[in-house]
Amino acid sequence: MKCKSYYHFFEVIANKTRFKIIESLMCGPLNVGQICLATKEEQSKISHNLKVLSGCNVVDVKKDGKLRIYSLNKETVEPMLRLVEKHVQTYCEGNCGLK
Amino acid sequence: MKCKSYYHFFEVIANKTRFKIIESLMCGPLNVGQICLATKEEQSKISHNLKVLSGCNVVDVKKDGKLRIYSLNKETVEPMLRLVEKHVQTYCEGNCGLK
DNA sequence: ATTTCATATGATATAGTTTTCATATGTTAT
DNA sequence: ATAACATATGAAAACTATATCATATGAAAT
Repeated sequence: MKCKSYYHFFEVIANKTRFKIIESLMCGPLNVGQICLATKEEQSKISHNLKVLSGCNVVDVKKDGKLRIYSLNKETVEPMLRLVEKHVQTYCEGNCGLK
Repeated sequence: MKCKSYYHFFEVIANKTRFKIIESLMCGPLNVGQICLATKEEQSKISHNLKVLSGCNVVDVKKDGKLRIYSLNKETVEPMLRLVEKHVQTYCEGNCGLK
C-alpha cells in the first residue's frame, strides 16, 4: 500500500465547516445557497471550503444556469464514516478523548 | 448515522508526523526510540503526537520496563487507508489536487 | 542513593489554516 | 446594455495547531 501523502485526503475532511457541508449533502445534492442555509454559514466561507472538497473529489459540481449544484461522493465518504462510527463504538465509551 | 463530532477523528490522522508514525507501526509494534529512528523525528515531537494518537485509540501502548511499546489499531486504520487508496485511484489521476 | 536511560510534559514560539471582507466573475432577466 | 442574482476569489486578519526547548518523571543499573 503506497500511502505517502494520503494524509492530505484526511486534512480535507478534518474540518468542522467541511464536515457540516458533507453532512448537509448526505440527503442529496444542493446548490451553494442551500448549503449556506443548511449549515448556517456564510456564503464565501462555504465557497472556499467547497473548493477544498471538490479539489479532491469528495464532492462533485455541476452547473445549472447561475446555480452550482454540489453532490457528495458517497462511495468514499459513507464507508469512511461508518468505519469511524464503528471505531468510536468499539474503542471509546463516551467520547474517546475526542473533543 | 450520528456523526456530529466525527471530524475530530480525522483531525487525529490528518497530520504529517502522525501519519509517519502510523506508517512506521504498520509492520508491527515499536517503542518510542524506534519510532524516532523510523520516522527521523525528534523524541518530544513523537511523544506529543503519540499522545494524540493514543488519546483516541488509533494506537495502543503497553509498558515494558522503561520502554513504552506502541502498536497500531489496524482494525480501523487499514481499511480506512484502503478506502483512500481506492479513492485516489478512481477519482484522481496523478495527484487529485492533493499536495 | 546516584547516575543513566527512555519517555512525557509544559510553555512559548512558530507555522499553518480558516474566516472575513471587499470585490470580481458569470448568468439570466429586463 | 444594465441590473439583479449566485457564486468565486484574493488578501489580510484572526485563529488554531504544531514544533521546539527546557525540564520533569519514572525505571533500571551501579
